[in-house]
Amino acid sequence: MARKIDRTVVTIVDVAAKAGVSTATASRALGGYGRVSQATTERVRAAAAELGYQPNALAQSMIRGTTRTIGVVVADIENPFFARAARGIGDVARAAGYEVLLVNTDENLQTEVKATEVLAQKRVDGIIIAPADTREFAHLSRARRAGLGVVLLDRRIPGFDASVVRVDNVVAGRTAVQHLLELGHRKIGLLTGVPHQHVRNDALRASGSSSPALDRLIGYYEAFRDVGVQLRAHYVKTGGTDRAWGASATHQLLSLSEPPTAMVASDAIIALGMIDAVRRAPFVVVPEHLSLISIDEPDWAEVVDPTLTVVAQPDYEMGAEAARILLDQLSHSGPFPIVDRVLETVLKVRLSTSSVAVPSTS
Amino acid sequence: MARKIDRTVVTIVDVAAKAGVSTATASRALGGYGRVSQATTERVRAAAAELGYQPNALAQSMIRGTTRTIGVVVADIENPFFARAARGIGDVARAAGYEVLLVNTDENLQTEVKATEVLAQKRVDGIIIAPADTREFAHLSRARRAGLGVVLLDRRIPGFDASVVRVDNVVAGRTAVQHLLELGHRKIGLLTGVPHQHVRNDALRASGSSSPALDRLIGYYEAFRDVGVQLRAHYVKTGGTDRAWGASATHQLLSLSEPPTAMVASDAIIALGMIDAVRRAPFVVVPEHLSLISIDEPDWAEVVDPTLTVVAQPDYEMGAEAARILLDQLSHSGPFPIVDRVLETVLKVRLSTSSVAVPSTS
DNA sequence: CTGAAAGCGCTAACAC
DNA sequence: GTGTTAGCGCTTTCAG
Repeated sequence: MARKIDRTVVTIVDVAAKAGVSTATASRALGGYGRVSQATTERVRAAAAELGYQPNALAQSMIRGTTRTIGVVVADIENPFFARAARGIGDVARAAGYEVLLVNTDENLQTEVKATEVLAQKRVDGIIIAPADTREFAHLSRARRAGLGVVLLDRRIPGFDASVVRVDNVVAGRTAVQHLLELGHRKIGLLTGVPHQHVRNDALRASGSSSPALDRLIGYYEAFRDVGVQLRAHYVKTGGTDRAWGASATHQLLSLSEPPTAMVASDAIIALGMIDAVRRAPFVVVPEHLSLISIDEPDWAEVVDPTLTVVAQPDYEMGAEAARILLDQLSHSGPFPIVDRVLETVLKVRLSTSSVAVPSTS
Repeated sequence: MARKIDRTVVTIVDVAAKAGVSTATASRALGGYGRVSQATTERVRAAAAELGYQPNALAQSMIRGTTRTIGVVVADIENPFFARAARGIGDVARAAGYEVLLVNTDENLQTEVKATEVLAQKRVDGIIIAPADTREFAHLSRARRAGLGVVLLDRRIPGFDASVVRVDNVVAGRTAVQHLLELGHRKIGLLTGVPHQHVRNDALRASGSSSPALDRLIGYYEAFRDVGVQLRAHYVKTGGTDRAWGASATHQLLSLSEPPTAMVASDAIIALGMIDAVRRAPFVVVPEHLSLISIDEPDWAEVVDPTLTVVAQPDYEMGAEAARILLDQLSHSGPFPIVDRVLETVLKVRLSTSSVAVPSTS
């Protein structure tokens, strides 16, 4: 009964031999297609089970021309937005019998290009990507030319026609600032996680470029314009994307001779840095002295003190929807309509925002 | 100059034809091995570039017998621990030229078994897995028999010899409780995210089973035993793993006629629920009335009020180390020594824990 | 230095 | 019903 363990991989040839049939019949029996007698089918299945046969998906894919795998390219899996979106993608994909190949790019274009290439070489059926730089998309065009489905997550790319799932970040930004303006704030600090190279001081929209952070920034401007108030440039901080940057930018704003009475963080990571800095600032009480609001809702929004007002986006659903669109596209072989799915953001007012204090004449 | 876009995938045959050589030569030129003349090499490379040739990694893998891909199986990518560990794995893997196939299992054994099978079929070279149930490992044995490298993350499996990267969770649990005991606490509520089926009321250790949550629970008991104090069973809550459960368990403890003066959450997710519930409880002030401590350090530990005392584990490094061990193992073809890498946890005392208050005789 | 040919594991015509 | 055979795209002996 004790048999030597053979570390050799068992192939369909072994199964066929053991069942006393040809590989073709074995394949049919295992795959449940074509006509195979009941008896043979059982014999083959038994042999496969006994040998612990695992079909080689690579070989199958070569023939079928599909890997039933989708590639997901995100900037940072530690960012709750991407983690939740990835989860949404994974759930939908797995339910449809697809696997997910996930790559982290650290917001680095080089890595992203490389990752896209590798995914194409691994012959994933399609990719869902939150592109790092919306002006560089040759790699995506190449991927699509190679026959891959491409769905954009969170960020559009002007000039690249692909389906996209996103929120209206202009609206998100405007919503955040409007809320503060309605509370009477005028000195509003804006922390925007847009990398330096993206920033154009004027004619933001005209630049043709676009990114969530940039769009949010545009939204901020619009909200000010709507009420006829001039946004003061020195209250706008751009150029970084991580927690430390959020903290230092916040610190700088608080050190101004006339510090802002409210601040907006353009994403949850920056919000973390912002709160870090505020906590460390002596005498600054939220929301009495300073109102805080974040775009995107981290899971800790309700455990900080005071609870954090946010403009929430449907992270999980965005991923899930992107996956649905991609899978849909893959199931129809021909050309497929491009969709621009814009999901809704929602302002959740909590305790970190309140009316601007009556200036005390201390 | 305008040429019709052919959506046909370009193969090495096309490249060879265009360069006027055989596929063998083309392959050598592209692969940079064997002897090929300078001129030919350049001609082939040019042809490849012009055609936008992307080698089919599936075909390559079939021959080479390696996919340069590792599979990662985690319970929940939204859990910061796994997100950071996955990031560590990804960084190390990518640096070594490997890709990462990530699967989420929702702590569900069925999904995990299925995922392992799929990864094996896709012929990943190895897998890193945080197993959901440490008593079920037939699927892992099968994977290994199929020639895959297997490295366990965070959880050992008694009876399954594989390398593992973990922390000593008994120590982690003991550290947390010791800290509270030293502060004078005796009524300590323990929230432990161990699924019901794992819980054995007595002889925890003797059960042979093991999981981070269970080990932490053992650590709690040991800390009590060390100081000769009896742990009161009704202060121990087990059975759930999510935020809502953490909140309701906390609520129950706080509703006792003699509520605990301190509480330990066995992971960051449960800690979130715990803080939720504490915030909602009227008259409970942290740390004056109630000290809080969490095992594992979420990124929001320093933005909650008061800042959260934790027993931190090196999440990212655990993933990175697991990847290193696996890659090491893969590079040596033969049998490889099993390693049990235990990384250190560290107590970070913040403001959520303090000495037990002198009981007021109100 | 280059080409012809075999074959990785599997499936899908096409026969019988 | 079942077997034979070709071939997916690539690499790699083996000849020349």
